[in-house]
Amino acid sequence: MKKRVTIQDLAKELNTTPSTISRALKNHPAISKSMKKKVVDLAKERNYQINALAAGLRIGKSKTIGVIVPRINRDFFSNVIAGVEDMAFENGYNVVICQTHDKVAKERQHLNTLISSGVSGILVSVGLETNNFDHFDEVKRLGIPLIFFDRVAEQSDVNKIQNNDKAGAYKAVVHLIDNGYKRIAHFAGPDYLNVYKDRKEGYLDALRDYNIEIEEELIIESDLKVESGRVSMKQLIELPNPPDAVFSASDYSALGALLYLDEMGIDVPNQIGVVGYSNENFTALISPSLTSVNQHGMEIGRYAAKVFFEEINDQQKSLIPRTIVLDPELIIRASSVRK
Amino acid sequence: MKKRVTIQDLAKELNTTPSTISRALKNHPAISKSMKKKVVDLAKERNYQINALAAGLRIGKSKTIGVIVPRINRDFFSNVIAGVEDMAFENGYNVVICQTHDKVAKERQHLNTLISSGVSGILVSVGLETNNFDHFDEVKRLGIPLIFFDRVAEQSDVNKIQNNDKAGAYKAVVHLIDNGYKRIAHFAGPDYLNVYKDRKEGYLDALRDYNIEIEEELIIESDLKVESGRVSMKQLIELPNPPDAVFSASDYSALGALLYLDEMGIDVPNQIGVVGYSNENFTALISPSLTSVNQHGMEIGRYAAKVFFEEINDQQKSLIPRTIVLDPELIIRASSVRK
DNA sequence: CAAAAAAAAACAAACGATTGCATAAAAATA
DNA sequence: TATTTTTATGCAATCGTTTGTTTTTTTTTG
Repeated sequence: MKKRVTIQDLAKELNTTPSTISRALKNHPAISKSMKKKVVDLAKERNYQINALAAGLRIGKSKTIGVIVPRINRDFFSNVIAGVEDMAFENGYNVVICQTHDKVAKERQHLNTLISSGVSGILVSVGLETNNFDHFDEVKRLGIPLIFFDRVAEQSDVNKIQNNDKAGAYKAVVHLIDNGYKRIAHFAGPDYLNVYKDRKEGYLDALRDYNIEIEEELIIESDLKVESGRVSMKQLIELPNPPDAVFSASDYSALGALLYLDEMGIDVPNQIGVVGYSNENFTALISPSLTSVNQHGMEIGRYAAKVFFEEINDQQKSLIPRTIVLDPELIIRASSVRK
Repeated sequence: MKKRVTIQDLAKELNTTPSTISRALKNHPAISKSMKKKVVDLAKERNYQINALAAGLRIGKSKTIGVIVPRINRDFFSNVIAGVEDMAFENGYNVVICQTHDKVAKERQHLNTLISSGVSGILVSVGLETNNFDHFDEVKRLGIPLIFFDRVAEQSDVNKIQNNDKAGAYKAVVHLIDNGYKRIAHFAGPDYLNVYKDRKEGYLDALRDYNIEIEEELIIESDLKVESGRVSMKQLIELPNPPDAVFSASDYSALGALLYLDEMGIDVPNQIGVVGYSNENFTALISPSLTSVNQHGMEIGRYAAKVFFEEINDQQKSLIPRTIVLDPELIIRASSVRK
């Protein structure tokens, strides 16, 4: 059990000073080629690892990006994280992943820890519970770049990377109409979350544009979990005049619908068409496979990281907060195309 | 944009010294009750956040546990992480999550970063590619507690938290036998990973114990992805004498098998029974639902963290490396019970 | 070849929290 | 009241890097 080798160990061994070692390792112009080579070689030989705590303390922050998401086991979020990791790696930064399980308290806690550990920036998708954004004030006050993605804060003076959920929903519903479905129901999420509000609006817009009557009884709000999808589907097919398609704001509730329809022996897509949202992995794996809306998680992550790097590279701090909106893509599968 | 408040700011304001502030905040016995109250109150008022970099540098490490997993979007791993997070939080530690995407290079990189950032311990499940464990030597040399879980290193002198994969596989196969299946195939993973080797052995043991002949042509090794499951299943049913059941070492390849069988119009479970492994979320959601083996990810995470805390609390460093083995549980669903 | 200019390396002071040791203040004892 | 003991606080060094400034060495130039 040996102590870790430091910059001073290397300095001693080469009869020079820590400052020279430090600069040599950073390829500083004031260091001669020959010295650089000696230093780099020795560092490799001794397996030198920079002490990030010391470096971070000195320069006031660490080369780290904090990412806060509701849960890491959703395909969308894990794709976002992968995107952030890519960009971070390219720029020599590390990523700290935090999950809140949709709890505000956890969100607060992670935020404090990230501040405390001197992250250079914070990317966050807020939890279902979060409807107050005071805890983000401290981050902004300290001048730490803050970027929201997907589920964003209702504040104007922050950077946001969003999906055009309205457009995604619109595409999905138009696709159903194009495939001959006439009465299209909607599984909606809580209205106070931007993503669900927008998806519902996209649905309504599509119906209006195609002169289809909007029927309130075909719009069911829930928590969009599998079980809710099942319950909602049951409710729908027991109507005197049931719908012939469902556009669900979540793949999970769409799955619930599929399971219920299967149990009832109702044929999907021929009797009822179903479209989900988020393009979770399982949508391609089930039978019938589920048409869904791909939100390009990876891209969102890359954009969020990109905005972060732009922020820190801007010396004048003159950047005004931006909102970037990405267009989602409809992935057509078996559940919505009549045979 | 204000500077963050430090311990010296607080000291100045209370006409005392940083050392007193530091001790007061840590509830050190040498500080008077009155002083503690003043300090704690002011710290709260000024929203003081400890500078983890400075503290970490001073004491030589940070109150952080690093967790390295192949991927965070697997239910098993995200459960493990949740378990670790629980225990860490209870003990005032933070968790840094790293994913390798099964690449050794990433494993190395994360390991270096964790060392560099002074984590107090490292919990790791190695990637599919990893068959050499040299990169962990440095961790041990530095005396950083290292705990392997699930996919563990073939070294004897490290802590390990494992599933009894052999027992899990045995249970699964016996369950198939009990349900009247006679010729049971196996989708195996690479032999150099302990988990897959053990699952195969459990399979073989069960066949032996029940006097069922082992047929090499019924054992197919692959990367256990969905597509491989499909291909392997095709291969099996094209045999002159195809099997009537499959025990897959992964839920994903089991799913591939189910999809192929569905396409072929072969009835599961009546014609062919299928059992998977890991109890991924989707196993309960597909039709027919997939019998699988639950590995208690949460518990594994908690145990791994527990072993870590025991390590750091042991002053004499007298602890000998331990191996903890948990018994997995068979979750019986539709895919393996004839109607 | 001496003086000036350029290049390379050394010096030293941070960054903020922690902690062993010294000291001051308060309390207890003689 | 003087002295010892206890309790509370202050002092100062330290962790390993970074970086502005100074010094030394080398190179260039008249």
